[in-house]
Amino acid sequence: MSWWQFPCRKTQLWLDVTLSCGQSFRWRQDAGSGEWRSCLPGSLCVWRLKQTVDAVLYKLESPSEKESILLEESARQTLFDYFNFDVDLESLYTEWQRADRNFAEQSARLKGVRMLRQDPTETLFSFICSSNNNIERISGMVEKLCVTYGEYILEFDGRQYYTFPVPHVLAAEGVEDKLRKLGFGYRAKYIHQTAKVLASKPDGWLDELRKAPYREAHAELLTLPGVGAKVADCICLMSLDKMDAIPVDTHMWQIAARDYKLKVTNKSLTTKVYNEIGDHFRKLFGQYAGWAHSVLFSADFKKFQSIQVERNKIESNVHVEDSPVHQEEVEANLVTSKSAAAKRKRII
DNA sequence: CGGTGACCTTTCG
DNA sequence: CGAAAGGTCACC
Repeated sequence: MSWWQFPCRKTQLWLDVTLSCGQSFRWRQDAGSGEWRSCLPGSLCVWRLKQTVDAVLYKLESPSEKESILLEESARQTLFDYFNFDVDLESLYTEWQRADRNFAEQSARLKGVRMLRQDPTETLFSFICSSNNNIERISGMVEKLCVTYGEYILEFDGRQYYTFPVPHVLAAEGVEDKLRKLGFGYRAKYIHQTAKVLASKPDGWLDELRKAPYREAHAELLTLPGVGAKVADCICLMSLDKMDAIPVDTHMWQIAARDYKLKVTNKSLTTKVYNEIGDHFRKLFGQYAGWAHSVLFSADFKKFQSIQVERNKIESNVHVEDSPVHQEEVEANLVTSKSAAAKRKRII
């Protein structure tokens, strides 16, 4: 079977960035082909994605011939939902660039950062794992959750794929101890306890929060063990359609201070400052402020420095090492910033 | 409310 | 060997 495809510019969706910027922790890129592979909720198969200059190509792998009857149109709809393709990202970028000079600078080198519309349960447990943690380890933990408690789907290209576990399974006796042994640390308890809370709620309780107003959904999420303001905002933004939810983590905290000169506390991120930072970006970017936040967050990320440089080289045909003129200016701006920011400024 | 320290584990400087 | 990694919670 050949690949299906739909037309898509990288300014609407840049797969490499969107699937690896810390929204979802389950996509893996094949080193050889460059294609992305994962499972999506609701379909017991492996999704394969890759991108050309003007299209996204997709293909499904199913356990048996019989079950591979997920038709092209159905698959297409699943992808359109997952990638929020009803939202015109190019228009939003234009809007945000006009509203904010800093965004204009950052986004010029990092287009196509699109918010995914993920499964709420998967997003909830994934981001409980995210506290005080790094993306690589989070990805490993999410993988362990699936392998240990998910449903086996199939093996493809030497890798075994599993569904994300349902809360009922994670609520079972002994899960906390097991997860601790698997290296989840203190998050083991949060996962187990939150699973028990979910299991006690009416079916579909979490998914229903998609219909609730942002503040209400956020408040409900805060009742779950291991879910604070930041994790709740991640769940709101990435799975509950709250496009103006702004997760304020250490990165956004630094960005707010460094690039937006917000008066933030030095030591700890208090509730007051947390809300002020979010409100600042909401006022600046409007209805889809959470999406804009994701661009700034990704642009600040070290792992995307090289990808940006490559892109810059190709598009402007200019070398990046030749700007000693700006060096002093860069140093002067470095009062609070780190080397990552210095590198970033150097290629402007 | 604001501030503080503990919490698991791994990696990085 | 301490700090940081997409924080949260309990307690003062």
